[in-house]
Order: sequence, then structure tokens, then C-alpha cells
Amino acid sequence: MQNEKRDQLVVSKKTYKKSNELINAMGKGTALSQKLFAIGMQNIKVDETNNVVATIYGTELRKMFKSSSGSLYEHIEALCDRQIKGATIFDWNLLMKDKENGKIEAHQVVTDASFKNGTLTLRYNNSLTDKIVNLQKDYTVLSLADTLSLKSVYSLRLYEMLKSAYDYQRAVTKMQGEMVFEYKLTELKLELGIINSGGSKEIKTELEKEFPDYDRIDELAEKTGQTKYKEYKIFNRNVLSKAKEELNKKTSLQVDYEPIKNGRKTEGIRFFVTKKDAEAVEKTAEVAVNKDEILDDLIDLMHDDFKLREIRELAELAEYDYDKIKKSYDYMNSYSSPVDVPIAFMKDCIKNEYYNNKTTKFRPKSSNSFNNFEQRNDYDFEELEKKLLDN
DNA sequence: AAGGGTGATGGCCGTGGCTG
DNA sequence: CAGCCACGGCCATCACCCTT
Repeated sequence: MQNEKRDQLVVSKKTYKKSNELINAMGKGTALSQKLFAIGMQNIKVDETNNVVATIYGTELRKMFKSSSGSLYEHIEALCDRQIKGATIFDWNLLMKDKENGKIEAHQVVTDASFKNGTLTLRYNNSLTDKIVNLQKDYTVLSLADTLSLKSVYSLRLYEMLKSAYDYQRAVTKMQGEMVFEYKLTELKLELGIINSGGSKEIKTELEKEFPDYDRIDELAEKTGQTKYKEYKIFNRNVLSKAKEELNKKTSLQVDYEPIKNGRKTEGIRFFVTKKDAEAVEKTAEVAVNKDEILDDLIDLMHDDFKLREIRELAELAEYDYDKIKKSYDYMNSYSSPVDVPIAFMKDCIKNEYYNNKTTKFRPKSSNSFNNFEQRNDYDFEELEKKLLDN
């Protein structure tokens, strides 16, 4: 458990830089490939052919993903395997506008990937090298912990885009507080990789214009069979509201949005972004860690009598109040007759606090009745209460 | 009548538990 | 320890209803 805490610490303070050009490039990638990119930034070097090479050790991967499942390595391997059908890291492509000639070019981000002897090596396209290393300006500092905590690839992309836009705006206007960003729906879908050029020349030429006709791109995309999230309501439900919820819960950004309407039809999205104060974020993170810790303690305590699933259920019921569960458990073990259905007994006991009947002297009324408790400071209660109020 | 919200349904896939 | 299977979560789609 000590180790887990430290692992948490290893991730929590780390940041990585990503150039705004990369962030705002349109492209498709999986959540895992984005995360691997973020982790890879911790340890990069440029090889003799001017490619950026990132190496990550398997043990680090486990720490980062807080994964203990045996299949993590398998998944990484599959991701690196060109032969495998389905998404691999090589499917990660970016559309970028060349600054000089204004042409849109598609770049494969990762050109080479191997996972050998527990070490993952990623080689990035050398046309991206100057967008990855030695960033002097036009970059955004992103929190590794924030990035890794996000599940949906859309949340991840939105986090990067909005953080980038926010920091940029703040640097330019020297203003703090809430800021507003507007995107056309199609523009947003392009950025999120929901629609892409799909090799279509027409879409590419449209994008090369200074003011692309997004309606036309929309039509063209539909013609090439890209109908994903065609209806706004679905896009809203599965992408926007999910991302908003996730960002607000897990990252340093506080996000809200509203549709920009033309008559009935939604044509764009207006985002409102503020930064949560750093303290608030750490608080919620801490509660999450405490939950895991409490669960671990409970497993140590009760794994002889209950399955993991049951313990989790009890923990939820008791709102991760370790004392409550321990008292119920002790009460059950000291019960005069054998208990038929332990799980039901425990549930009832937690709900109705039976243990107080016998052990009235344990009833803490005054705040200095600490000594009657197994030493466990009341810090957890405060945190939990805060968390409850937040939700 | 079209756009948008919400719930139900079914397919797909990753995870974790169970068994040999 | 490996392999299989069940479960749950995610996502797309449909159906139905409400708003504009």
C-alpha cells in the first residue's frame, strides 16, 4: 500500500509539453495511444536520423496505468502489432497544414513501435520532431495525471484543446477567470477525429482554404460514409456531456458548454472554461486514493469471509467508513448464534448500526472520545463529507 | 415537420473470476 | 498458470415524445 501511494506520487507531479500545433492537429488516435504519447514524453531522445524515440519500461507502464491485470502487456503488444486487425498505434494519423505552402498533409505519427523485454519503444515521424522536442513557444503544459485519468479519447482531446486554448488566451489577454471558446460542430468533429479527410481530395482542398466551408465538408464526409455522430443529440450525449462530466470531475479544468443555434439546428458549441483552484483538485484526488486504501484495509480484514465483490458492496453501503464496517464485522463475529447469511447480516448491521446496542459505551458523543476508537483520525469523514457535498 | 431529449435494446470488447 | 466464459460498460440505433 505504501508502494501504491508512492506510485501515485510518481505520476501526480509529472507534466509534459505538447506543441499547440500537435494539439490542434486533426486526427484520430485511441485513448491508449494518446496516453502512451504522454508517458513517452518523459523519456525521449533524438536518434541519428532525427527521429524522436521514446522508451518506456513495462514496470513504469504498470505504475502509470495503476494496472495489475495480467493482460496489460498483451494489449500493448497488440497495439504495436501491424498484423493485428483492429486499432493499432500506427493508425494514429494527423492532418496538418504546412505553414509554407498551406497544403494539408497526413502524417502517420508513430512509424515504428516495438515491445520487447518489457520495454516499449516508439519512434515518431521525423517530420514531427521539431514539434516534440526543444519547444520554446506555442506549447501547452499538460498534467500527466490529468491525462491518464481520462477514459474517453474525446475527453482527452477536449482536455488538451481547451487547456491549450485557455492558457493561450490567458497569456494574450492577461485575464484570469472564465473564458469562452467557440467551435463549429464540424470543426469540432474534425479536431476530435470523429470525421477525417478519409483520403478524400475534396475535403483536403476545402480544408486548405483559409476559411473552409464546413457545411460542404460535412456533406462530403457523409458521402464517404462517415456518419458517426451525425445527429447532434447523440454527439451531445456520448461525447460532449461525457467529456464535460469527466473533465470536471478529474482535471484542473472546469468546463461548461452550450449549443450555438441557427433556428432549431445546432451549428456550433460554445465552451466556458475556468480553472479550478489547485487545492480543490487535490482534495478530490485524495479522496479517491483514500477509497482504495480503505478498500485494501477492508480486504485485509475480511477476505476470509467475503468475496471481493461483497466487500466492495459493503464499502459502498457504508460510504467507505472503515470504523462502521469493522464494528459491524466484530459484532457479527461476537454474535451469540452462528450467522446464516453473513452478507445480509452485515448490510443490516451497517444500515441499522446494531453494534451500538451492545457496546453503548462506544457511542461517541463528545469530540474527545478518541481513545475509544481504534486510532483513526476523523480526517476521512471530513473528506467524504466534502465529496458528498460536491456531488 | 424537423430538431432535440431520453429510455430501451443489442452488439462489441475488455476485465476479472473460475476451473482444469 | 493458462484458457475460457460471464459480466459490465460503452456505443450505436430505434422508438417515442416534446419543443420550436
